[in-house]
Amino acid sequence: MTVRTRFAPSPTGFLHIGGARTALFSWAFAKKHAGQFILRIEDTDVARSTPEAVQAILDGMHWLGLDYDEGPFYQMQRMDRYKQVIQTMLDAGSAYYCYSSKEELDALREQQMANKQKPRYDGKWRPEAGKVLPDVPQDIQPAIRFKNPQAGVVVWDDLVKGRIEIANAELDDLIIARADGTPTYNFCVVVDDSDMGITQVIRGDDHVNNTPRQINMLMALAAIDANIKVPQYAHLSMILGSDGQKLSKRHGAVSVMQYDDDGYLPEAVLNYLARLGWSHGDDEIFSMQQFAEWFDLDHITPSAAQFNTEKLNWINAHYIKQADNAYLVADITKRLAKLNIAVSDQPNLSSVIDLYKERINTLNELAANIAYFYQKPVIDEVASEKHLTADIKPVIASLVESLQSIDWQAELIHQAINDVVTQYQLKFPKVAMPLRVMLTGIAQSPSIDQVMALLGKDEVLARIKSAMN
RNA sequence: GUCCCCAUCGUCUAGAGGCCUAGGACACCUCCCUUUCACGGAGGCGACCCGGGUUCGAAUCCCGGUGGGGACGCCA
Repeated sequence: MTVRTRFAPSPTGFLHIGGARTALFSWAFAKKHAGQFILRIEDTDVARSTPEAVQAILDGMHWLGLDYDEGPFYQMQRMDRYKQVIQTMLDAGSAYYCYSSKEELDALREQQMANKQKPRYDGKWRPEAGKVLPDVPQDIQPAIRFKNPQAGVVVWDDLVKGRIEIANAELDDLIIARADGTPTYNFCVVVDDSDMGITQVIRGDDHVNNTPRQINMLMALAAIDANIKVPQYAHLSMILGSDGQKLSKRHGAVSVMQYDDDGYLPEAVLNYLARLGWSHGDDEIFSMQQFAEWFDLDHITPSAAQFNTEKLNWINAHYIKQADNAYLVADITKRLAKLNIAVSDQPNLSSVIDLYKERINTLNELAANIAYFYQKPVIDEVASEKHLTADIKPVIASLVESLQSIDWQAELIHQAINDVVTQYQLKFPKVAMPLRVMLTGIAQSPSIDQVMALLGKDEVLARIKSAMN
């Protein structure tokens, strides 16, 4: 049987890091088994679903390069199918109309909570042999409930967590269609996973409690239609924020696109996410192709993982070092533009990037660090006070003299500095540091002769002149 | 409250009863490289939640506790 997995987000917000990992693992599982990965948009909550969110999810998937073989399917476009299935369930007696009003249900729930009981539907409208149902109220549009078995247990072998067993007595009759006729999540999932031939449902941990209900519905459906099969389930634990707290909109949950804005490479985010809750021995850095070959559900940790920006930074730094300069040039040009800095031909951007790409963690850092090549630096006061001392100015003046007449190459610049250093009986940094401050604005930079070579003679002399005054 | 899940260095993890004196990675510290800061290289610090049991032998299996998390919607 061909493996078919799916990622099924609800379009009520952006694609966040947890969703991205779920998608990644589903994707990898399908790739590993030469199967298909399907994208399904679960938009039955009409009030909260938005086209913007759909787009945001699509953008996130695209940025990460998580390509899908089928879809996106939209549940709202499958209404006829859901209604058809509901009708068969109604006909078969595995679903029934419930006329309890929302107010009535709310009151019931409140009372149960007050009594320290698990809130659940009381089965008022559940048909039972020999039971007399209340009179149907005329002013209430009924919802439709699934008639969940009351005895026995639901058991499944979770591919991540192992055997899970939940008693039917813990479950109540869930609503599968609202009063307005729209079907609800748990029901649509069941129909879709079945219709789409999903073999492994890989999803977040928060769905564990939905699973027995879904299995029960699938079994009820299977009794009507022999083609219906129960998929396997794999529940992924959640990703916690760096403080160990649950990620929420208020609390650290950001769109994967934010990582793009913040200067992370998609391959770095992917590699980081792959290692969060999954492992392949001691391997830390690997390509997505490698990941797809290695991926298995057996090596997924069942416990929650805490997000760690330092490690993401380290991985990102690695991928920046590996990155192709043509790509970096295009990317950094855009990032500099956002800082209102136009890249000119003069210091060649690719050369500038070569000077810096091994020293930084993010693309934003890279852009910020090289900004001084394309605009006058702002001189850091602390650095200036420390290094631009009065006694060094004659030395710099003397250096300027010799710089004026040399061929503008790093080695010759280095030689010129060395000569001045010798002449004044100083140490190299004594001259290099003030130069750094005058040319870059700060006290840290790559080797100063290389910086000067790239900056160009005119610009170097102009900056020194301006800083000397 | 009820049900479900989880538990190895600060963090991500390796670990399928003896290969464990618990390995790797990030972070941190030290040293080396050095023209400052990084990069890189070499070292170091640092963990099996607790208590019982099973066994010749437990990080690994079982039970209990504790702690953390999740679910309990006409949300998904």
